[in-house]
Amino acid sequence: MDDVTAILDQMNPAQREAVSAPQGNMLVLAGAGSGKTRVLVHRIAWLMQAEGLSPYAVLAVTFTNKAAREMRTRLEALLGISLRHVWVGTFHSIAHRLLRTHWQDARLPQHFQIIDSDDQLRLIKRLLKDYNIDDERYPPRQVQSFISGCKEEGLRPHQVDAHGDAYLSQMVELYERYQLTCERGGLVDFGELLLRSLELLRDNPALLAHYQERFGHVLVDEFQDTNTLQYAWLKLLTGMRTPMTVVGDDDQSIYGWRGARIENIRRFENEFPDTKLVRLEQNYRSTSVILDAANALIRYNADRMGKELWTAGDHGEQISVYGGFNDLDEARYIVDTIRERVAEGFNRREIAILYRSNAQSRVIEETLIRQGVPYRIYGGQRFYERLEIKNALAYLRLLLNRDDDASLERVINVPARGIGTRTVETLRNRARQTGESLWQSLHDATSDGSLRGRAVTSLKAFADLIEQLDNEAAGLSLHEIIDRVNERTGLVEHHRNEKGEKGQARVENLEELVTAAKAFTQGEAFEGVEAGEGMAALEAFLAEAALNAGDHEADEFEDCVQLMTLHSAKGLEFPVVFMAGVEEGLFPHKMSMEEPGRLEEERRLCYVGMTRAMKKLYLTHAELRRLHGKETFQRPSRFLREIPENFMEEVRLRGQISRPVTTSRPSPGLQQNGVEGGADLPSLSLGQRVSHPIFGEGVILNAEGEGERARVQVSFEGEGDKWLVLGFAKLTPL
DNA sequence: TTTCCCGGCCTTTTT
DNA sequence: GGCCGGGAAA
Repeated sequence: MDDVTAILDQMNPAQREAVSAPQGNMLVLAGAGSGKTRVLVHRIAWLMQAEGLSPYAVLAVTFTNKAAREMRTRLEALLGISLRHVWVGTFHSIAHRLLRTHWQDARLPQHFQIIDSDDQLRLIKRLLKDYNIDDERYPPRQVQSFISGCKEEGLRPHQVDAHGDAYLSQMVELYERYQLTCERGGLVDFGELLLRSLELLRDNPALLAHYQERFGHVLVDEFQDTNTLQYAWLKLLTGMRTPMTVVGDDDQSIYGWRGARIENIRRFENEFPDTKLVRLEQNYRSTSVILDAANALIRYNADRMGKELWTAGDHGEQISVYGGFNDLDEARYIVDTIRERVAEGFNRREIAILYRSNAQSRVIEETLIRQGVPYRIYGGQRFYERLEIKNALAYLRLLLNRDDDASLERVINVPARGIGTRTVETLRNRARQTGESLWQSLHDATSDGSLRGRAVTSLKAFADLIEQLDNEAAGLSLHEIIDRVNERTGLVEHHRNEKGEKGQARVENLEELVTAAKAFTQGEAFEGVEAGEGMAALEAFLAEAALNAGDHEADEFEDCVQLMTLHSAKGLEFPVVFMAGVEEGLFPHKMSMEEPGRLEEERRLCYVGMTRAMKKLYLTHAELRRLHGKETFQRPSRFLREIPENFMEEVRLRGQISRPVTTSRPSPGLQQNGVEGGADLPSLSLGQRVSHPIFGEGVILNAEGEGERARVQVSFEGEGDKWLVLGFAKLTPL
């Protein structure tokens, strides 16, 4: 039993209390950087070693695959044994597992497919067309979020009360039709995975009893991010008798807009019997300046569970605040400072630039490129979400299931093979009348003469292609199937003929898909699936692609500055953090400023951003910003006022750049065209690239004055910033 | 049927 | 500034 105490080694009293608490419900309020994952992992180890809990009896639930993977890896490292059979996974992967195992009880076809939100949206768009519904009044995205919202609340169409409201009734009807389409195609969306698995347990008492019996302890990470459905699912699965350890932080709840219920954390404490509350407040990440500033900011939120981060470490540097006169200047300050810090010895990968919205990254990227600073953008488009990949996957799905209308429609004319919208429309109408799938109506329509000419030939060729591929697939391994699909469908050829480098990249992605498939069958890519040969592996591979779409951390090891949104920064840490665009309307975002609840979420987002920083935090804003192609005057964010001044220092403009007249008065000339140079002078605008005979190429940062005497400030590569008089300097716009 | 151009739109994102 | 969708032209 001596290794039992080893589990508690090097832990602070609160951590130790959480890890070694006797079995029972426990809520761990874990502040940022308080060693949350460590506590969770050690808790599981403790339960197994000190309480004698069988590895089979553990269920650990996370939100992302990454978190699940990390938990498993760390647990294996701690215990020194393989834990492949332990149930550690995301809500969705666990729900998926239940549905695959009990597909009959769940009233699903054996080979049901998972669709992502993109597929879902396409399906909805088609539905609206099919039923001739005005997509101005019912925008597809709104319909989608209505349907997802219902599922997240655990509601089926008949359970939604429209109060006789025409708009809502229509929505409910769309939900119902959408659901029918999914059922017919054997399609399950993300919300459906959870809702269906909840219903599976709810409607099969024996099954429920089995799992309630099986799991001896359930652990949940990021509990503040659970939605109503996930909460209900946990409640059902544990019967509120199986003890739970849930870990969360109400101050880091930033996903309310996608259904997360911050109040679940309070509800848990009240509803689940004898819940023990443990607070982890000691922070191992940041300096006390950063923590005190973050604590002060978050105090402006009402109704918190209450928590104050502290550190035994250093006071640290003040938070630097820089107000640029425009977004270019802000970017330049950030990049200049990064270069200084790198020269001092920081690695680039230790530095992160965080922003509220993706659009902000462009200007920063351009500046980084100009100054030759390598960077990497986090997030962005995922591999399995790329157009060419989704097309290939759609063909693969058709191999498994011809009745998958969404996939069929996606690729029936990709690459173009003469099956236009009119032809597809005919098929759709027919399918709607007969209640059959598109695949079936394709066959009917080509044989009974209701379509003629070229359409029939093309449709037959398409059907033959699919059948042939299916036949050939029988003897092939997974990656061979995919390779053949890429070639035989003409997808590779199609992209090879595309002009520009885009096509080349797409061809490479298709090849990468083959490589990924090879890796998938070779390694045990994920638990519970015996990756067999060919078609059997294909099904597993497709599920993996849908559930684990985000796995693309390729050049992680290159030394790059890290760029990402504040949302994607959650859970990460960096020695040096820049938060850019700390301005009213941008952060807090104007869409979230009206409602107090949403404003508080913005504040939590700011809190999350600040607490990413270990040693040094920079907050920057700009007075004038180009947003959606328009110049806007911006005011510093209220969050800057909410952080006590004594933690911050204002950065002085270096080099005494005089503040240009043009930024302090709204000049229509500047806003539309920049500097009007007069008849024979070039017309220039802020941010424009220009070339100078001596200084070379640069970018216009600033401008003042008019006509011949107008001056512009240009940032030249290698030469620094210079003020030039337009009448003399020979500037050529690029 | 396909391609190209124009106008309107614009927060955050995982599964 | 860039993306998407719709409509018109080829």
